[in-house]
Amino acid sequence: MDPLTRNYAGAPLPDPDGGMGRFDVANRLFLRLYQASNLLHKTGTRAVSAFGATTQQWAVLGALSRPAVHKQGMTVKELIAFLMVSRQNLTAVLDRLEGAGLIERVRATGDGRLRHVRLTPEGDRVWSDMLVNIRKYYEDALMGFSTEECLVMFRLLDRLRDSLGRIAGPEGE
Amino acid sequence: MDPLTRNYAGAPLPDPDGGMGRFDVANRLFLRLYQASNLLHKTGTRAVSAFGATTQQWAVLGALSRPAVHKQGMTVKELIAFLMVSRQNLTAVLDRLEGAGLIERVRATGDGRLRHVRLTPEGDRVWSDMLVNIRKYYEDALMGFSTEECLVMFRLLDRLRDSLGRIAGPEGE
DNA sequence: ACAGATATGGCAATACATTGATGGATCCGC
DNA sequence: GCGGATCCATCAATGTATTGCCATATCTGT
Repeated sequence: MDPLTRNYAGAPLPDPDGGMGRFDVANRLFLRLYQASNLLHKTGTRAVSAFGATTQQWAVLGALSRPAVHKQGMTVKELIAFLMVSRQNLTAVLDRLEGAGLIERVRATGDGRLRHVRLTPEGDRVWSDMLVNIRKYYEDALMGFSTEECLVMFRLLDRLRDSLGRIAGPEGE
Repeated sequence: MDPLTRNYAGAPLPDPDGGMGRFDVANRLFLRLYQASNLLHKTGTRAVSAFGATTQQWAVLGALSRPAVHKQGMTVKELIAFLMVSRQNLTAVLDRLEGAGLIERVRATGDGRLRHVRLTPEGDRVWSDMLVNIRKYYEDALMGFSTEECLVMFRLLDRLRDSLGRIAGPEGE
């Protein structure tokens, strides 16, 4: 263990046996989350940079490519709930994707307020190509992890996301 | 399981038994990482907003507050390696912290190129106050998690960070 | 002394991400 | 129909984050 990472908070260890206290564990956990997140965006954006895309745009395209929503598309509200970003931010990302011709915003027939966001044929094509890079990226990033370990990590992050979402407020608020 | 999250990639499941393939696990894992990271910044910044701080500034102050480096401070290079952010970005964060009077940049005596970044007395005081909010934040965020589970999550994220760091390149590159 | 490496800072461009406030279009209950 | 709620967009401000390039000061090896 790197001595620089010991006793991060400067607080005395509450455990006299030398083990890490809950605060220290939390501290390191959130630091790792911060680091991993930054690296995810950095390396992920590189992986799809050949398409002029970013990890966020990749997330949007991935959400829209799912067979359950591919035909109808998703409303902006649904995308916000799925990706958990602010409306103002998502609008900007959608503008860029629309400008690149990868998605289109279609007025819903039933409810005039809703806009269904969906992939264009061009978006379908680009997403298929991107998928090759993405699969390769997942392979590289998760090399050394068993599928079972990935599943454990997913479940833990899923719960953490729920917990943080509870703090953030039930809705976009 | 939300039907919207099934078959995220639109690829046929390689496992005929109905289990998730490795790609689908990876896909959900990275989506959760993305969501959790966004929520971390949103809720974390709220937690320390009373001090006009953000999660990134909190990370810098936390790094500098560790007893092992508290007196000497850390060089910019060390901070970059510790937080894993770009130099240009860190400079901007340090500028804001310096402007707020929480840190100072001191020329190293031995090597004139190095600048030791360290907390000012004011920075010490503010960090102590922030620590109250941060402890409360960790409690809320990790409610429902045992310390053992936090440790498992930390270890997995630690490995993932290493793996992503390997992709990003050995240094800031 | 001189060349190269290192450490930092500066400038610019682009994209994400939040908050806050405003406005317009549509739907629903009464 | 009318008022309130919902959905979407816009403008603005601030902060984070990347990349790329250039400048400056300092240290090190020859």
